Amino acid sequence: MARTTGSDGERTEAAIREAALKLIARHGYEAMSMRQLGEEVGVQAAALYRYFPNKEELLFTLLREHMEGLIASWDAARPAARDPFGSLSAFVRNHIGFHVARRHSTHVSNLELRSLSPANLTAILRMRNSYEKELRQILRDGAETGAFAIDDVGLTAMAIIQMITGVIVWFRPDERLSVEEVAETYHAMTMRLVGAAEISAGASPPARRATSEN
Amino acid sequence: MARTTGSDGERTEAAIREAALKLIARHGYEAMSMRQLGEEVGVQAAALYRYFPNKEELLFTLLREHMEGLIASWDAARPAARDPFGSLSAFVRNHIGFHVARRHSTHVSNLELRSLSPANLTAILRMRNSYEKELRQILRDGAETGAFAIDDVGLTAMAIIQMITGVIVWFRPDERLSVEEVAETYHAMTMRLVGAAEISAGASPPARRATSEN
DNA sequence: GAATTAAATGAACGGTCGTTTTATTCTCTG
DNA sequence: CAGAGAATAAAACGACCGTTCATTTAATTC
Repeated sequence: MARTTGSDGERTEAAIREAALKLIARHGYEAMSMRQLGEEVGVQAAALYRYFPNKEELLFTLLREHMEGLIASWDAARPAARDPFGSLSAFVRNHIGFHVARRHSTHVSNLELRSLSPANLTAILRMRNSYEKELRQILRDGAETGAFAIDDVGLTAMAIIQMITGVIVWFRPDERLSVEEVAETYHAMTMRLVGAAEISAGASPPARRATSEN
Repeated sequence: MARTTGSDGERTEAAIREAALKLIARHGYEAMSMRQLGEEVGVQAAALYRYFPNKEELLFTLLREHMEGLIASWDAARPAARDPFGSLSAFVRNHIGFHVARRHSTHVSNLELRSLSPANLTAILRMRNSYEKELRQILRDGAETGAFAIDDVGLTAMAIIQMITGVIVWFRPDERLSVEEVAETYHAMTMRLVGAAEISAGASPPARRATSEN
């Protein structure tokens, strides 16, 4: 046999990306073989090389598109006004929403950077840094205007990123909480973490469930 | 040749563990070959099988000992008094100190669980859960006594764990900040995150430092 | 409907993998 | 100082790896 009936390059390429994300997220990049990937797609391993020159370039494409999507998502969600509270609020919600919606590529992005060649790694880290810079700028604005009380902008940014990215480690969409509820709780935690002034216009107040005063 | 002069089983076994942690942390479990590990130790690959029955059992041993060490470390650091503030404080500092001191095994523990067989994975997750349960209990105590203001104990515990474990992703001991300074800042962030009452005995105040550059 | 292009096959390549087997050398015990 | 057993080397095992190649078939074009 050779070309199969109904075969379509675009559809196959999309299927390869999706299957690769799933397999790499589950078993890891090194543990996924090209034969295994081919089987998941429903194609011989050799056919994969019509779409990607080699295995690492496939990984790089997946990582690059994840980062491009993340940056584009933030560009769309970023508020027009330069308000630290509103900006941080939007950042946290967008970050959690994006990553929960793309669990597979998020896992790959978090775990498989070490499998990239130095050149490709640099390219990804550059994108990641430009994204994280957005958060640092928000925090710096908030610290300067007095909206936030922050010890160290760099450390706080890393802490927030780790915290809100960590959602995907345990979150399952079909369980106790919806994405919105989780995002809401994480939003409240973030605001307390940065020492945000309690009352701020346009932001939903943290829903205190346990005992509290203030 | 065969047995080399000065060879010693115990020393070789320790060298294998250390080398394996280093190589797995850097390249990943799947990417590390037994020949590569042997070379790092200064031994033929076949000699490794005197100490570990196979590759996965080696990984499992490393993970198990990491978790045992973490739990033992917390047992030693846990305050006698049932004080939420003091307990949380000790938990954060111990967690960061332990993980920074063992970067390699921490990386392995965070990234390589997926390479374990189901039975071994269950054993590790059981240990991890019992450790995290300690934090949840502290948070629950604090919420009940009014020391903390917490929306959701489970979510807050995960957020804190992710945040303080994330230190090892970026922390380098020879740079700007010492472990103690980092732990201090993370401690302050954690306390704000859980809505700890502002004034509490025995807690050092957060050291305000100028905001860092991008 | 023939020619061309796109898509995929199946076999094969040289290597490397984890692991086993066998043989040898060294250290330790009595 | 002889013997036992621990520690290692060296070679080999079959399986699988990423990748290439010539070929075949399906879809498209003229």
